[in-house]
Amino acid sequence: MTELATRYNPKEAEDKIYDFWQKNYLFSTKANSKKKPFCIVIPPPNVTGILHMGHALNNTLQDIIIRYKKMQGFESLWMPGTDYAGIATQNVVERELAQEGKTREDLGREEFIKRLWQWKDKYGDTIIHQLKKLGCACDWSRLRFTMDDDYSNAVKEVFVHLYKKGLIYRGKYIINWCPRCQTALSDEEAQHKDLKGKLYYIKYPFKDEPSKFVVVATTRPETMLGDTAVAVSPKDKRYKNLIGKTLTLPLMERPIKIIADSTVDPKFGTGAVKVTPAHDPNDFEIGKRHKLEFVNIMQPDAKLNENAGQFMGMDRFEAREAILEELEERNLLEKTTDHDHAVGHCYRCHTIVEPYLSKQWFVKMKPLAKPAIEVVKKGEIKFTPSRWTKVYLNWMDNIQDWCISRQIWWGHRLPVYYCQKCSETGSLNSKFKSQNAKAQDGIIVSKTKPEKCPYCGSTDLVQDEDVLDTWFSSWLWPFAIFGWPFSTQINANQTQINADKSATISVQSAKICVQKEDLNYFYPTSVLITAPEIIFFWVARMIMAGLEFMKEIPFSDVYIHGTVRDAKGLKMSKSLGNAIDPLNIIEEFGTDALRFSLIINSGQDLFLSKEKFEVGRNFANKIWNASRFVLMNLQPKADPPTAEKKKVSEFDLCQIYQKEKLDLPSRWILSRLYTTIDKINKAIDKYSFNEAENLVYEFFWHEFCDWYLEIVKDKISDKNIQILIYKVLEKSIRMLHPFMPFITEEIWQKLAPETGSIMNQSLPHVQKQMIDKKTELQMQVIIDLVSSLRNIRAEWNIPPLEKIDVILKVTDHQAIKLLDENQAIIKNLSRINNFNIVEEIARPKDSASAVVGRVSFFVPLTGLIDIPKEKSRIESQISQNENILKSLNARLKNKQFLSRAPKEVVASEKQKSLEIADKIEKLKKVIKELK
RNA sequence: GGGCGCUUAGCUCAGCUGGUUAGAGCGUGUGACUUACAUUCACAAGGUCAGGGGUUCAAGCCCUCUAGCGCCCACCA
Repeated sequence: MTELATRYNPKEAEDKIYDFWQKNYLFSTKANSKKKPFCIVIPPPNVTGILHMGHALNNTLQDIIIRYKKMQGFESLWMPGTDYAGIATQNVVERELAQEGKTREDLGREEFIKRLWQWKDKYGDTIIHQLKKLGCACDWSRLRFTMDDDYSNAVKEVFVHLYKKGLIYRGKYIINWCPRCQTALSDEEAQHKDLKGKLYYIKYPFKDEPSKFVVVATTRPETMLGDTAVAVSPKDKRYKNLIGKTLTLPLMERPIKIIADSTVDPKFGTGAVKVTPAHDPNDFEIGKRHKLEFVNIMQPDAKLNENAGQFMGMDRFEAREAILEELEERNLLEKTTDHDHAVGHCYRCHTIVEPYLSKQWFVKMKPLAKPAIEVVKKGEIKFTPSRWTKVYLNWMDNIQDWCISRQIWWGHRLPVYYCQKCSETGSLNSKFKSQNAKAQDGIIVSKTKPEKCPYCGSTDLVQDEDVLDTWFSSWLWPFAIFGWPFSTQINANQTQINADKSATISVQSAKICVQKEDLNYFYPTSVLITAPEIIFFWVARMIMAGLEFMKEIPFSDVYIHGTVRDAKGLKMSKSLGNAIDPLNIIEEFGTDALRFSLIINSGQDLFLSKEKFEVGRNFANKIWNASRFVLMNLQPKADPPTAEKKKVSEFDLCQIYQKEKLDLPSRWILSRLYTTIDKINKAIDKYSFNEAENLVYEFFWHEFCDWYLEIVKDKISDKNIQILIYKVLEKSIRMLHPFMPFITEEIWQKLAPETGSIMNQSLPHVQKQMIDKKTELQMQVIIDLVSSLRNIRAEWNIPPLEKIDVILKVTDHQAIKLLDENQAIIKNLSRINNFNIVEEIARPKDSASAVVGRVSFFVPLTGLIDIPKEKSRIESQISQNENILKSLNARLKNKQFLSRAPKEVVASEKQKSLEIADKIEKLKKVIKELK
């Protein structure tokens, strides 16, 4: 067994192990009536994605649960996939084109889409390879893409369904427009950031009396070119008499009226607001109420259009400066003040978004939100940590309609067709119109292109140019991945099938059967694990879609993990340049080290620096070396195994525990092992992963390695000891597997190669009969005594190799027995020569003393003891203990405490008080004898 | 403007229904080739749990106020 290197080398092991898992189909799952299902759907990374720390955290958490549940006997499916990520991917490919000096318009829609697919085929699974590096136990045979044919079918189905239900409509509204991406965005896709801006006070002269004017305050002076009114509060006395008067809009010289609207806040600015109905959502509403003109002054690229007069052709910010200059020149700019305000930015390219009036498609959200609120309120879906429940409910209660159309090319095209003839003539089947209030002239919503217009019979039909918001496909993820709605295309074509087709169709039908079975078996899924910023984009919408289309929640648990930040607390991101690349950490420290370190730092937001990954690396190395030690000692060289001799792995631990008289440390390590396993299970079940890792770390390193292995070193040839170290190691490795999959598999192959992969093993089962608190207390006495002896060595500079004597003074018979039985262990661990237990003795001259529990002990150190130092050492212990005793006794004298505190608490306080008093007495005796 | 989180050792954080003497890792100091592991081992130092007030027999934990830091949401131009 000495072929094991002294250090664990993750680089050699990891890829080999991952291949081994894949070749043995260890990630594959199927609907299995004999097992209970457990399912997680991956938050599909963008095809443009490159593994960052956020992914590493998110996917490690999922992998831990997936592996844990598999080892618990569940049919544990982790459903993988990627997202086509409309805007993000289109941007990447457009940048690539720009390098060639081309635009997407140069290519044309069809060529451009072709180019995108090529890009996707080439780079789209980068992230998948990286997830494999991370060890993810996804069932890769089920890999999905949100633009697969089946998936597209689901998207169309959903659009048509919602349209028919009256929940999708088209309309002209103010939406968030990204001038760089040149598309509409949803409210969620416009991220608000506080910017230091200015508030400009501009004079609007009266038409009849140009020397007088009303001053309006605005942060966006360029929009004034589109003003069609000035609004004041009807309650504002300052302006009461001016309502209805006409002003001249400066620069445009357009007459505009002063109107009264209750939404105006008299306390802000001057109390008079310029109204730009085409460029501000608030003003849009005012404009509708007062039937104002909607003047659009911008092109889609945010350059001013022909409605902007002399400023036409200027960029919006350029125009702002020019307008301010012009106003200043004309003495119409009263003043400028500093003003912080939130400005929306495109979540894909960070350009400032423009509120823009345009015709878009929307989903009416309130009816969908209602049941989704209910299921969370009823606890059918639980958030962990629970505080996210409030965040979710608050957003859902105030949900706004969802703008779903995007003016880009990469995505699911709207299944909407316009009849050119109907929209021309406006003629429409009146019967249909009355049936569907949302029906608009010439609009046909259909999964496939209709041959002719159902209203007028025209064949002049064109499909809507827009594509859908990426999240309009993502929200179907938990069921669309299983093939829902199981396309009925086959039936439609049934009449014309020939022999060839029937063969393909039977294959297809078989596929559909399996998919249906899978959906039935795995849906609703078990838990969704994601980041907080995704709650609105995705989690909330999946809940709504699940309830609407499956009539069932998509998952019962949502675990929200923290955000990964750098050591200074800034969010890690490529653009900030503060990111630690997980692949570099894997390269340098190993995947298990990355995973372990990430999780032990999780719980809240993670503040990471490179050094933090050393914990995991060191722990992996510890596991490696402990295993190495156990393996090296399993078969003593002098006693080679023979055919009839059982291997250690074949013994039954329960039997040994019952039949053989195991020594205290062995009973102790078993009790600790099962106590720890029990606690780890409970921690994982409540998603306290950092706690679980702390438990396994503490047990394995400090209890198993530091104490148990050290204790058994000198009796390693004992068969029972060999069985025990093997069994404890083997169980620890199984318990560790979900957290550190690679190293545990590597070790497993050396511990029990005949059993196959560790992935097929069960978790260690908690043996309650071996958990024994009394044993743990007894062992604690031994541990404390050894620690105390080591302390004396350190205090008096006794070289570690030098053997010392110890005299233990103890009257309690059980304690005498305990110390006597375990004296070999104590002697060995503390390098003791003579070990004497006596019932009565005065402090020997020139000795160091200490008290542990009820035991006083002395270490004779001729010529080394400095009496004043020893005295002050013991006195400080006395005073420490006296402080404790004081507060204990104060409590015990308090009648309120005695009468109101629970009996057990009072009893244990009394017990403690006695013990401390006894200890003080013993220490005082030592002091007395020191003189 | 609303909502949420954080403040515990030099640093990063545990401390889950209130019950002894508040823990860990890193860092620091001292000592050690004692070795399965120096990515190691042993020992030690280091904290009036952000501050005030309250509830309780008992508060790091519950309530309340204050301060600092951070995050999210919101159409005050």
